[in-house]
Amino acid sequence: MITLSEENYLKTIYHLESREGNAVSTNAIAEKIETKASSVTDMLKKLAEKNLITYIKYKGVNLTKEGKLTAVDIIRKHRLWEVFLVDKLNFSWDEVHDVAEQLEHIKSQKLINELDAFLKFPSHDPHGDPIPDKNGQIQRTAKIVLSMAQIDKTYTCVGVLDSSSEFLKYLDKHKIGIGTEIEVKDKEEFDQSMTLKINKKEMVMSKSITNNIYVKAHNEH
Amino acid sequence: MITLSEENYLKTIYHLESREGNAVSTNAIAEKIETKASSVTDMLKKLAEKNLITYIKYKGVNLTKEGKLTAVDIIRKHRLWEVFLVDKLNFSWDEVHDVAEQLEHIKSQKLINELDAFLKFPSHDPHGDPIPDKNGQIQRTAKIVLSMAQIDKTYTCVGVLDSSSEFLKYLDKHKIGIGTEIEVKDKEEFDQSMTLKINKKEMVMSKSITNNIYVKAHNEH
DNA sequence: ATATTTTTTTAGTCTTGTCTAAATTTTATT
DNA sequence: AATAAAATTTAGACAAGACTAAAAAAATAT
Repeated sequence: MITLSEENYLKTIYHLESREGNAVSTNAIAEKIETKASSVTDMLKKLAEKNLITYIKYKGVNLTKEGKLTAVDIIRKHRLWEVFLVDKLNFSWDEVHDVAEQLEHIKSQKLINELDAFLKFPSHDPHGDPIPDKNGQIQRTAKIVLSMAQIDKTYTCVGVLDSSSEFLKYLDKHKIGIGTEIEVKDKEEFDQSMTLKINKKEMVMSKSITNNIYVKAHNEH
Repeated sequence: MITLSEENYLKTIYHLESREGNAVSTNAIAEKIETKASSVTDMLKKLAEKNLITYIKYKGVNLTKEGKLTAVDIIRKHRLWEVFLVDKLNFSWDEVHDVAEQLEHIKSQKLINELDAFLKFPSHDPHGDPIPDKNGQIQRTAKIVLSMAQIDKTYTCVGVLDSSSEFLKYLDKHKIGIGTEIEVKDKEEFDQSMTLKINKKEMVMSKSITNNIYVKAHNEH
């Protein structure tokens, strides 16, 4: 049996590992989980004992195959619950995290697979992150700058390049944030400005703006 | 902050209190929660400290107003989740309990109120038990024997009077259990036998059978 | 009314997950 | 290469929630 704390550690290690590439440090984990390094060390010993991570003293950790599977399963649950909250219960994308953080620990295979079906097997959560499938496969979609997007495809905003307050104010004014869907309607050859459908309204953006917004393509299912 | 264990104790005390009427004994709680009496005593001290119960050594416990509200809120969550699992995720009424037991501890007012709305404010869970409203009000519907039921109303089976294995076998054969919906189509004046619609099929039951099945009327909302 | 049984509480221990303070190893600096 | 700084681990302690064994109170039986 795997405890709630253990699940949180595995999830955190997974995220750090995929960001950093190499072994994850004790301090990095401590910071994410908001705990002390000594507590992390204790937990790492436990996880290593259970063969969920490979842990070399002073050298950091990596997930084993089993640990990775467990972590991905938690992430799958988290993201499916986020879709449920936004699509069915009128949560906005910035309200879902804390609740999904609790729901992701509910143990029931049937529950999560039925939820998946009920939501029509969504490929991405409200923030644009991909949802692992039943077997832990993740459909990785590289993020691109909006200016590179193709006409008639739909994207999800996943971040910004320019984070000056002027730019953020612009985004705010047009109600664009992480998770906002952007449909590319047209692209002007002359100045590369784009006609986009955002929040059910059409608008035009110049290249200086589309160059500063990261998006992920929607994967058709 | 109220812990998961504390919530389970409150819920258990609530159920025992409403069944027994008077103060709830340490042993009764221990049996329900499947723990030792000494562990219960420890917890009772904690709950009394938090003003959730009134506890007199050797004399048993009762919930305070605050404790009752907390317990009812947990029961509300439990029953709403049960409805969700059965109505939306294809769970059968006997599969829901363990999962609902986990889901009832998720903390988010918005979550549970939105879920309530999403499910169209159900008045009863799949077992026929009433769902407390947002303010903790419970619509108590007295159970009656099926033989007393009215024509053209729908009921939910909530229990049996005769629990001999012959009788249970009869119920099993016709797929009748706790939670099964029973619609009264007709009642014969002569022998009091009833024509019922159960599991989408019509059938006739003699008074010796309808006299031994407890049902609750469905409340119109 | 007293003795016996049952129920409940107390005392002390254990596990999980956390902490602080001190010790050790690694990394960075001169 | 030696030393200072940073990162990590160890040692010892604590709170929550559980347990066992023993003591105390209440209920029951004689």
